[in-house]
Amino acid sequence: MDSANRTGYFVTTPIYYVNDVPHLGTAYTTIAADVFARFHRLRGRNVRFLTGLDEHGQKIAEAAEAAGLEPKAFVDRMAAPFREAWAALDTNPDDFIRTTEERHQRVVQALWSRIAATGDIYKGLYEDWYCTGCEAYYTEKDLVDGKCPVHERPATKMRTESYFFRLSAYQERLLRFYAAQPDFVLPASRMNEVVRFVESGLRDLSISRANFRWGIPVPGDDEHVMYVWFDALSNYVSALGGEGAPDYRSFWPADVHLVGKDILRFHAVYWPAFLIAAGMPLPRHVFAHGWLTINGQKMSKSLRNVVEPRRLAECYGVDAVRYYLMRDVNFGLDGDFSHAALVGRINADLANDLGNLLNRTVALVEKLAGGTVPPAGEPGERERALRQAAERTAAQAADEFEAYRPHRALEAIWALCAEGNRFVDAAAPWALAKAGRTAELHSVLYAALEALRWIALMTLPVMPGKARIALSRIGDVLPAAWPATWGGLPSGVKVVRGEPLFPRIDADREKELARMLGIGTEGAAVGDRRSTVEGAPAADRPPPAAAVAPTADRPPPTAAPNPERAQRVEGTIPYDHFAKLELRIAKVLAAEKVPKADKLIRLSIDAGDGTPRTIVAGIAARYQPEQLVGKRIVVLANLEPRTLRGIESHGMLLAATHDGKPCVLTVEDEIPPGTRVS
RNA sequence: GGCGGUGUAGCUCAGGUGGUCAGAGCAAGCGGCUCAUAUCCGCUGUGUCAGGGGUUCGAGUCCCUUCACCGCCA
Repeated sequence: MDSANRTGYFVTTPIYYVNDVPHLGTAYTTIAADVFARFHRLRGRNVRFLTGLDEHGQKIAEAAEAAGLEPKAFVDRMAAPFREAWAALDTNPDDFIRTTEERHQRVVQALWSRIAATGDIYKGLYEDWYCTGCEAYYTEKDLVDGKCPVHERPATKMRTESYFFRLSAYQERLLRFYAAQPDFVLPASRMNEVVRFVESGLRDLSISRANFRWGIPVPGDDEHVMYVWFDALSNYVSALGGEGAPDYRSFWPADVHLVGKDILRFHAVYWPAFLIAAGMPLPRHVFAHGWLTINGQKMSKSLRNVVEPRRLAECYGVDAVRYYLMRDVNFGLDGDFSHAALVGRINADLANDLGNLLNRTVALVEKLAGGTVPPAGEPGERERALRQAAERTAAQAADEFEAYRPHRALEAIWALCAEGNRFVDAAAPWALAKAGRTAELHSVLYAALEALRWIALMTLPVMPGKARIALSRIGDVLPAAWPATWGGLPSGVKVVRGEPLFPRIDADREKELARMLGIGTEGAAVGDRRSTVEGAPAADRPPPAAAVAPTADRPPPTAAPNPERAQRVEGTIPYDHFAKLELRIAKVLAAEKVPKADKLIRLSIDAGDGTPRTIVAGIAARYQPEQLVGKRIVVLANLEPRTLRGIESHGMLLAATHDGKPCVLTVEDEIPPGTRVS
């Protein structure tokens, strides 16, 4: 880390796909970025922490239309939950960029023009596969043995115009860059993956589309809008005002782009190539963190195991949740979220170790030293040892934060908590008081308070709220800075006992919280009734990897795998839970029985996507396939895909089951496919 | 299929270049203290270090191999 070269520190999250909602995965990235931002601020650096939203693409235009809104009005509405969620998690970005903002578009167009001027953007032909039956395009990846997945007829290769970035010309330059900056991608294992990928050869990259309008126009060609990655990645520069702007000079190149491992390639290959083409400096690091599972399972709406970050914070306290995510997960590896582990961390680390140390120390000061911070006096052997431990810890924790190992930083800080507890035990201030050894008593209590001050300051990046409260209890004064000088705590200031900083969570409370969150302690929320919705039973597969193939849909450059979460609240649900269900009218184009399955019918439907989608529904008990063709049905369009009998189902239709036979909901009038149901 | 990774105490995991490396935290048991949120401190582990083979005076630590799981391969 060459932090000495510059005071600026620039950390980013990906811009999240606005058509999604904030979930535990994106919350994790955002919290981590906030932690690093706060850490470097404490270290005295000029920090810029950027997050934002990706608001372009065909999918959003369609969703807006389905919602009966102009795209801009639609994304404005969808953006609010993100801002609210990040605020609720106590994350404090310095900037929040949206790709629909003028400042972004201006810079991106300039960047495009600049690369185009070098000749590394050219207009070419983009090959798609067309199925006459579907009247739709597929990418090569969508095809099954070269045939349309719906009609199983051969698709024909069609060529459409697209602008390309000459990525193929950058292989050597990228490899040289990786060699010169081997810690560009962190963790190191990911760097190896990237190098091998680039070594295997690079193809030019299609970076525009002409089949939809909701995007940034290509300079000099109004027929085309920029395709996702050129638009989205550029946010890191556009938010600084573009090349030459004051913020750009202060903060570019970025110190770290935090990303989920699913979008590593775009940040570690495409983005550096764009920047090389534009003659701009390259980021210092791209850090790919892992994914979170829930109780060992992939996040899945169907499994009803998803967790809404805001509710989590409401139930457990935002600082506890932040601490847990940063402490329990090895940053860079996959991690698991579980209630039991969260409660374990809260009770063992936060309540018993830290909370109790604060509480007992302040109680001792009140009882034995008149309730004010005593004079430091002449430190004894024990106090000197505690001081050394604190100084060691501060150095080590700083190194760990610098190296993006927050879990190790916290581990080190908690070792100091244990040291503090041992110190109080060994020094036994109550015995000193009884013996009338006041000077020693004061020296001991002062050292204990000072250690607490250091601990609180070091945990400030992770638990800004509670750490600040802890500081105020022992009379420390802001502004805060990473601890450097032992003895900084002013004497004579009144201490405050207050309520326990982190109350223990006992068994009853744990059950109550689980109920509030709608998460069964023994998986009770899994696999319960779903009689009115047919088609996609409990799933355990992840959502489709973001952006694996440049299809007509805009892949979300989000950090984490999963989309939504469902809420099981007793009795009622708030409106916005309902609003997340994307129910649409769809027209059945084709239907056939799934071989070797009694109940399943495979449907090709027009759900207003522009291309047909395939869904599989368990409705053969009542229907023959041919009865269904032409019917207008209601589908849940934003359900994550699920493979049934080898067929990927993209959504589910609504049906009411009576006498064990599902009856499909249909619409009588000629409502256009894709119309939103609300 | 190609390349890479992981598999260590009940649980979660540490263990550069081979020789106190058989560990930490949690959980459990026992003891102590009593300032404290039934908290804190101390003590307690007969673990085939996934299985097999090999190199070596000596291997979780290197090599080969088998099994399981995972990642990347536009």
